[in-house]
Amino acid sequence: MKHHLEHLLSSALIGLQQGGGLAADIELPSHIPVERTRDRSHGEFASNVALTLAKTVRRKPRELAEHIAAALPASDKIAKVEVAGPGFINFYMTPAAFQGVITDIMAQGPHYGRSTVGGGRLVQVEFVSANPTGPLHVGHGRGAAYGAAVADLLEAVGYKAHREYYVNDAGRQMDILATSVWLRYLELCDEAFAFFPSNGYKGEYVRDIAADLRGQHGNALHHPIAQVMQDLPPDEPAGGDKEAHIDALIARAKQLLGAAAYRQVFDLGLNDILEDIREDLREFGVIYEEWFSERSLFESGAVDRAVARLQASGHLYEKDGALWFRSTDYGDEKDRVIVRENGQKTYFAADIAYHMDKMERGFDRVIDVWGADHHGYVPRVKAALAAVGDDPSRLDVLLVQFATLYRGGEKAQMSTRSGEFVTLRELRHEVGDDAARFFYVLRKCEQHMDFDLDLAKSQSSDNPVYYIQYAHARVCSVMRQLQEKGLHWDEARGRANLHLLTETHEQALMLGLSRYPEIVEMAALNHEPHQLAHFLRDLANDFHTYYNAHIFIVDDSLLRDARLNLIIATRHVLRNGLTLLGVSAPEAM
RNA sequence: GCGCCCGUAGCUCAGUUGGAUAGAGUGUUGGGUUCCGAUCCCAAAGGUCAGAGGUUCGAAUCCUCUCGGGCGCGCCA
Repeated sequence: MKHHLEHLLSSALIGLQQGGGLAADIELPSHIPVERTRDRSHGEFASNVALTLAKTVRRKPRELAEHIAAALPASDKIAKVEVAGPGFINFYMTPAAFQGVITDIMAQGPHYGRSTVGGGRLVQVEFVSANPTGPLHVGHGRGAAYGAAVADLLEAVGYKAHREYYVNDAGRQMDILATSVWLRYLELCDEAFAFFPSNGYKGEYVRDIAADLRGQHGNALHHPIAQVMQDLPPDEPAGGDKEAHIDALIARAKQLLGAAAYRQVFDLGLNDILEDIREDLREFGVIYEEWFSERSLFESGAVDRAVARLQASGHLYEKDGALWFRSTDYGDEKDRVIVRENGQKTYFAADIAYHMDKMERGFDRVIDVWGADHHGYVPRVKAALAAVGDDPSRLDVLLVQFATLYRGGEKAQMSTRSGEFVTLRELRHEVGDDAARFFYVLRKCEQHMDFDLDLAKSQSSDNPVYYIQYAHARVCSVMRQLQEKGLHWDEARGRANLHLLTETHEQALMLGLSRYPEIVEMAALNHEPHQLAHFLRDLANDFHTYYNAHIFIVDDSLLRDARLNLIIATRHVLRNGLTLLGVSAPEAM
């Protein structure tokens, strides 16, 4: 309907130009803006072309608007055109124009709202990508729900989405995990140590992995604790440096176990945790096309090639024994180390290789969903792409702020330092997957959000998820009651009598339904699933108020069938929208 | 100290990319309703869009500064 009006306006302008009513030499805007009105007293749609064009053609906006309105081709969808305010052109649509929406929805069903504006272009969406050093926590949950919704939305508007999880299976943090696992394993072998490394991973899950390790290897990996700790630099509680202590401990583990056995410990920890994360996300309805290994970038030589490309571009230099990338050439705050003094490549080096690989894989667009705490990292990644001649504007980095959990009006978040953070799994079990998915995307991503656990759990209309799902279930319930009364719904007869839907509530509901494709497109292109979430709540509200104002199962079979068409169409849209957000649409609650 | 994000009704948040009288939910107050399924409907009150300048026909939206909050500023990942 919106596109219809844009088309009419466009031909009106061309007509004016050809008829001499408008200077022929001015350039018409390529896209004529038509907007939904905020207020029904302004009609259903409005355009401000006259205002935006007034300056270039040096005419009064209102006068220009009158001319354009007069030049509009006739349309059976328009009841009235009005020039109002400073020069808006307001469109009042005929009831028939909105009734047609119902027919469209019934014909398209699950496809209603989908479009092809993406043109089949390839978009990669990388999200979560948490280090496999422990279970996902509630912060990762928001990235998961958000990234999944963005990818699904993009697919709905015709992109081909490639969902990817970057697995940081190389690097120091993983060594710390492997060493932590081994130490817990030694405990299971009846070794006792004075205190666990302050920089080690202390979560309970590390003991589980250690038990797994012992189950597979028995005592084969056992070494006396005295030997492990011999001559190590002291840990922080003992007055030393915790970083130096843990690094020495890692080196000792590698030395005592040997490369092969160490790798076994390392991989067991990695695989156990990764399997847990996979399972967690799958239960959350988040699935990936690809799990991309950081380690594979080293093994395939991709990191070396990335360094070589930067080298060839002339943006690397040596200082203090390390190899630096002059990222300041591309707007970064400071230059960054690529290869450390000890010869090890930094995480950044691997990430450059990873992003070069993304570009080489031929994605039209690349989206990274990161926690907001990584925002300082954006300029250096873009700098690296620019340095080797890739186009950094192909990469969008979407930053997701953390969520603060509230329970009983109090913050429910525990410190991450102690390892006693709230896991995503705990959250899912507490409030349910549907509520978690929905609440996470209810706010725009760069907004800090308060996650009210009590509200998410409540089975009342105060809870937006419940409210929306209930609207869906309520339609199903009406259909069940129809059957109980021995009646049946004749869709064709309903379609033929849509003109009977003249009530204010019915008009409002149809207006809402007609907005859905626009909402999906906007939410997708702007990466804003919250737009869809809010729309669904409004639509559910329109439906519930309709339900409360009118009986659907009336004696007049023509009106009854028309109304049933309307509510079934509503059910389609509710289901389609909820599905895009990863929320179920139950038939009964 | 520097950089990024944020600041909208008592609370939680929208605001269609610069448009018309700034909205929704919740909470408060008053009235009505209890009928397919957990109620729902109507009304009122509630705002210096953090503050101050600027850009223009027009600013919550764009620019500058100030205040307040979050995050970041490793040869960690």
